Amino acid sequence: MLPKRFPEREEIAAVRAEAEKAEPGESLDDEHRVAGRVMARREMGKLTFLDLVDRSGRIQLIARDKVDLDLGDIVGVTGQPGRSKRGEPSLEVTELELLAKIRRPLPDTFHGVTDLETRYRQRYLDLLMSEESRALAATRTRIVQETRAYLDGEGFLEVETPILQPRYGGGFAEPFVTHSNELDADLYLRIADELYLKRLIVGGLEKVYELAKDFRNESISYKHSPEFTQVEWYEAYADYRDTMERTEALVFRAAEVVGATKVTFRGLDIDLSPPWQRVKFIEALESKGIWSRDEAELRSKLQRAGVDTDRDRSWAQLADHAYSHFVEPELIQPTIVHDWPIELSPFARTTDDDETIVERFECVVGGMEFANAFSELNDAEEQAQRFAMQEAEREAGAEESEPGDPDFVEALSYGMPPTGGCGIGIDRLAMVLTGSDAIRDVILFPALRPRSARPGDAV
RNA sequence: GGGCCGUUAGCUCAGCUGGUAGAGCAGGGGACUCUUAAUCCCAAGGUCGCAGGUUCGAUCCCUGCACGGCCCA
Repeated sequence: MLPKRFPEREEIAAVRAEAEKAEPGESLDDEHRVAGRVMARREMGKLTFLDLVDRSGRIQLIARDKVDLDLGDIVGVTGQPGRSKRGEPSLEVTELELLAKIRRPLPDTFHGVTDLETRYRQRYLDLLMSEESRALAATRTRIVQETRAYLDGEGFLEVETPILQPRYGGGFAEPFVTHSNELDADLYLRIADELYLKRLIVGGLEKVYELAKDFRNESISYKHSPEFTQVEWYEAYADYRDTMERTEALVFRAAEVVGATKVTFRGLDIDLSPPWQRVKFIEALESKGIWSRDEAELRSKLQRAGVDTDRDRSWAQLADHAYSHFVEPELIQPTIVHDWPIELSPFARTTDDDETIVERFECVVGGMEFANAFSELNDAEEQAQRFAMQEAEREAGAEESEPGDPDFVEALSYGMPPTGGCGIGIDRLAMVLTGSDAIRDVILFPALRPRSARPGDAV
């Protein structure tokens, strides 16, 4: 039976650093133990050169005894660091133990796995073949860590709220539906954390966040995944202007930590340094010549611009269509689009000087929204009216409009302090910070259609 | 939902005007005591995505389907 542990293991990168201290052809006396996967083998008579890879790096092994190994085997090695005669940092093997046997051939070790479908469906193959893929996964982890570290450091409490919800809400999206046998009730997988987190603000937790998955039962695209990770935070006694600064600070800090304050995303050069440019929603549409408060007029402007408006059933849908078609795609540098129409924003407070406009902003970069924030509506009666407004939208054919939530209105009726809240799509942030063109590249196991079994597949 | 492209050995890819499939790597056997995409020799490896159609004959042409990618809605 193969060993169940390999103690006193050091990272390959550390042992490699030791080996670099030696002169070519020299081996140091001290012994080190490393473990990993054999990714190359070069046999030269009785000498065997192996490349051993772990998460930290790669090192050449020099074995003087015959080794009975296949590429891809996982081994533990004891040996002396040194350099080969050609100067390659190496570990001169004194003992080599097989720890796990590969039972299928490794993919082409030079080209790796290039087939995208294989890389998504068998991510372990992509990872074990590609240092870049492992680095990408690690970078995403650091972005998540840094997001938490920032909010923790600012005094936020990380909380967990229900994923299975009797009502869904907090965004415009189709939910997944599931069923609880015990409760004998259909439940929705949450589309957002918003309404529960604000209940916690009512409850006096003051500064809370949740970094977890939401689920939206709709299209899949380069920027849409049916399950995606979002961080939402809510901060009592702050408004959307405070929240803008916080958003810039959080994103910039994460960018700094992963060395990505200036990035290339979808072929675009982007600088994430704050402050980001700010533009009002209405002014952005006006500059494209497609703003109107009149439904018929807005529709005709869109149609004249070549947009098919047949499926837009209300002014709100037309305005959203205009924004997403003409404004969002052209915002390349990070941009805060603020002061939105009330019809599109059921949870944001109105501005001081215009009750048809609300204190909301979205952040856009590379033509893609990645954050959405408000001065949170905290008046229960007004919230009820907003839900009613959404209900009217729904009756006009907007299936994704807010379904309303009387329990949430009741919570607000106990009084919620003025609050700024924001949600950032972590996957999209990771796309930008890692220069990944597609969301499935920053999700380890992206959603794909089930594949029927093929001959030769594992049973 | 629509358009275009792709699917050939475990992996990476060739495959001419339609004549019955090839290489490199990996895996098997052998040579080689400083290689690093090591090299050299030998043998083996195929449901050409699936199902129909056209044809004397289909990896190739046609239709449908599946999965993936890109673009559009």
